[in-house]
Amino acid sequence: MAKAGPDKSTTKGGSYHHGALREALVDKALEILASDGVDNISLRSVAKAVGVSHTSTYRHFANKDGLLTAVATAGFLDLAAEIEEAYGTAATLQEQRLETAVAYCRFACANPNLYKLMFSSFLKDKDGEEALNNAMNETFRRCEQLGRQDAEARGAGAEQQGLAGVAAWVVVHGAASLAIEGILEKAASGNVERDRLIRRVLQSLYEI
Amino acid sequence: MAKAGPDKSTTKGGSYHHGALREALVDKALEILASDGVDNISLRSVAKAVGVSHTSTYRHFANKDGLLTAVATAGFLDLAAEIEEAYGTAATLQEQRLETAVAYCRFACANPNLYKLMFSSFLKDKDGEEALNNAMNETFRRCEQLGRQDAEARGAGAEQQGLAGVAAWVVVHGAASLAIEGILEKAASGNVERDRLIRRVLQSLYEI
DNA sequence: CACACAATGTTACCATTGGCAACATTGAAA
DNA sequence: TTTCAATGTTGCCAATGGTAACATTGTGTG
Repeated sequence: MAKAGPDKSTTKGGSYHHGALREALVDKALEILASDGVDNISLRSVAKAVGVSHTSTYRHFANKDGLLTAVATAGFLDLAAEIEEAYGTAATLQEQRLETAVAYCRFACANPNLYKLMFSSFLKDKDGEEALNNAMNETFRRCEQLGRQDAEARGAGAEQQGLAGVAAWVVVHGAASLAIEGILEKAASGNVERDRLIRRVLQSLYEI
Repeated sequence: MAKAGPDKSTTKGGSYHHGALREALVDKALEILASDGVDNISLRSVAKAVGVSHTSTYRHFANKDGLLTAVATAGFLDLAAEIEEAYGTAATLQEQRLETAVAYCRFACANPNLYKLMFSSFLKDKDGEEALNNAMNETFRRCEQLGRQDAEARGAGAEQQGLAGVAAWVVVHGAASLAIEGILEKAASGNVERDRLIRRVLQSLYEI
């Protein structure tokens, strides 16, 4: 994820300057987040895993929240990409709505700790972090648009379309959150795989 | 909230034994959580506010998570009570569905930090904490039931009813989460008060 | 009533963590 | 070549969660 820089850490054995430390920190933080959970992420653990002193992080992030915000931003960009891919492979509006929502939930289930971090970072620096806001908008724009279009196709007015756009957020976030917690399985009767279960719940919401 | 014990702290000036420390700690934690946010809750700050050494908390909770779990449990019980009240004052099934959902969102908006803590405690000791599980079930039972009943009224089969029950969770949690973050307002056109906005979004979800 | 004891609370004490300040190293511009 | 801004390091500090040993108190039992 987000591997773009030259990664000079491999060019020379003990080079004092890392070269792409910021990205390396974000990547390692993503790893640690996925494996050890959000409670076990510390500036020191991330820095140590990268092989750098923990205070070097302050050359790239204002504080720990800054690092976590960058991690969340990377997550939103990844999620947005997966949504767009699902959108691209669907044909009809109904399919697009369902498949983007499924992709959203699939991402959340595949990266539960990251997803929770992403959503918990929502309001922290709400108006302060430009990159985070952009990534968020990028992520939800498609969901909202599909919700609006669906309302429009049903002949709803402008206000109803706006509400339907928000409702699309509501559905995907709610479904993803419950899916992560394993509540869908708990509520299901038989042994249904999660992916299929998510589809059914979403369909039940979209078709009624 | 949860004020039931004798509160012996007022009976004698400097009594060594508090008498109802556990409840006092939970209550103070609720206060601090509401005013200072979840990041500013520490065992020490809570204990200090109660006027007790921070290690005394370990006589009543296994660790910090134990205290937070108790706080979350208290939150779920409060929420369940408000849902039941809303349920009691509604007449038709549709009204019950809407009003319980509105009550749910109103609680989340009135106690945003608590609500986030409640939901973040979901999976921590999922199978370990009996009280938390009971409070959770108490909270969501009504929502799920109303979702099922609505599906039944529409002539859906047993499986569809189960999915509709889960879908009810999805909707209320999603709506509450976005309402807390102020996303509903952001997506709305005019200057609509939040309570009214939540109603409309929920109606748009329930009626389509 | 005396006394043992379990329950509850307190005082050291420790490792970890986020963060600051001062210093070290390096690449690049002048 | 020299200078300097960028980047990374060590030393340090306060706050925090947690453990261990000790202090206090209510309570049941002889």
